[in-house]
Amino acid sequence: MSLRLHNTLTRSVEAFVPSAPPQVGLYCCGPTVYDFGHVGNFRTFVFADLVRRVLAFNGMQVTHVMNVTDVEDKILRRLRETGLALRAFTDPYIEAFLADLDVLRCLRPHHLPRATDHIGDMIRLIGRLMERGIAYQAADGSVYFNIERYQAAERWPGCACRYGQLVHIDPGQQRQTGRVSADEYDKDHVADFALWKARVPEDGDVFWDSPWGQGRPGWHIECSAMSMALLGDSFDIHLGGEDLAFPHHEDEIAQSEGAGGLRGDLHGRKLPFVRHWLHGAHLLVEGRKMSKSLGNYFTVRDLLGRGFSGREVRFLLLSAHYRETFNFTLAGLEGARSALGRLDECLGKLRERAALAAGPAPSPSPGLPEAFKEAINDDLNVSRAWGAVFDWIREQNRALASGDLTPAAAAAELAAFASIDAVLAIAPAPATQDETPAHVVALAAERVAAKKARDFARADALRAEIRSMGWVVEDTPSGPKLKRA
RNA sequence: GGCGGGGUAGCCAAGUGGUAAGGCACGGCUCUGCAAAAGCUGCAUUCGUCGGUUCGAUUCCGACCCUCGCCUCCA
Repeated sequence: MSLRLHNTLTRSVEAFVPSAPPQVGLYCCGPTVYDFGHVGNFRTFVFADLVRRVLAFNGMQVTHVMNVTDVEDKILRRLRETGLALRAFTDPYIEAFLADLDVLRCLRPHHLPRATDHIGDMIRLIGRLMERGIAYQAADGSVYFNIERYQAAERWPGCACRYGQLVHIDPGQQRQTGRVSADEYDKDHVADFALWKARVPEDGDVFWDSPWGQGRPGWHIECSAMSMALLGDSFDIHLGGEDLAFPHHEDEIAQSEGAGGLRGDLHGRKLPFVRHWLHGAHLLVEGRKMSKSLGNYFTVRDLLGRGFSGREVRFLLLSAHYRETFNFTLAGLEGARSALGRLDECLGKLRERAALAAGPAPSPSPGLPEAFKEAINDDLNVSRAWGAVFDWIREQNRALASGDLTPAAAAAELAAFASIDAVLAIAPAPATQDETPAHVVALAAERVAAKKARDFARADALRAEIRSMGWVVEDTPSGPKLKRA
């Protein structure tokens, strides 16, 4: 089955075909670096990593771009509180973010553009919108996007110029929420959004020069400018959390298509800004929306501090479909540990068996990869994909237990697993090969002697002692086996 | 009010117009001195409720109940 993905634009699962195969441009809205990311943020980033790996699994060459929002209200507030300069404050959080990505085995994006490195592109884009008359400078000096003018702009062939194409919203029918009425902006219409925010004293020394005076960019413009700068005016996939669909992504479309792209040739070529939109659902923690007051707010580091591994967190985050709200729990992490233990046990036994194989590396056994691909290509049905993996584990264990598995067959199965692990990235870490300490080995040998002498009390005491040192002894037909507890 | 997700065993979670994957937990058996690991095996007559269509619905349609999210800067 070829790859099919849900597209928010059409609200349906469609075949995904790159505009210029095998190249695929993938843009993912990244972190705002004012704090450590939480599991909810990382659900989306692991989802992005999965998409990227699945594209590659299907033979595509992906250019993965993830922006880093490093200028924004919360950041500016923290700068005032800490007295730090912008980069001095944001750099450590960017480092922390990358470290967390590594821990969760996410491949690093090929490009991680920072908003503050692309102010020029943003100004250029805003300039085009001004030229076209769908942006205006208000009395407060800020520049806003004029949704009404944009909607009326069908004079540009190829531009849908329809606000609300992503979330099916009628801009005139928006409810006046508390957040809106509290707005003190000088906009013509409440739905208009800021492209450029005029400098105010609270911004300190965070400002840039522009044709509209000193100030800083609005939030949405950075993603429009950076994605088009790195992937072209029209690209294949844009992805983010479901909350970003509106207004963030809707506004990105309006800005990008309204401007005709960063180069300005989008309309002439009748291309959309983004062909395929993907949105990941949020997660609940222990059945509730994550909040600091409920005590269910976890950063990746919090979970590591509780003794869980990034691998376990990754497994749990990848256990449910990306478009479903997922209930992330500590009990779920314990379950992930058990499930991964079974995988490790099976892979370990297969490796022992495969080590006896001679000759060249065999080609992968086809069963698992076929079942896996069938599932994962169906709009990333990870649940079904895991079903295939665990069915495979049972088959291998059965073959191993019956002694039917030849070393060559074991090697072929390991190769099969490796091929799908290019997507899952869940294999145990390449054995940190910490040799079993000599004194533990000595105790195990002593236990063998005690067993031979049928002194089982002594044997059990030795097992307990080994256990207290962090090792587990398992008796196998070929003698005792020592494993990390 | 508008738009959009959900409600499947103790928990997590797939799925289909033809009689319910997988994981965790739990029980039995085999193996073992005992364990561990592994294997075998048991574990939803039932898929929120009520109607309708159908030979047949958890799956399609309608109504209702419950729940969650978005509606201006939150992944």
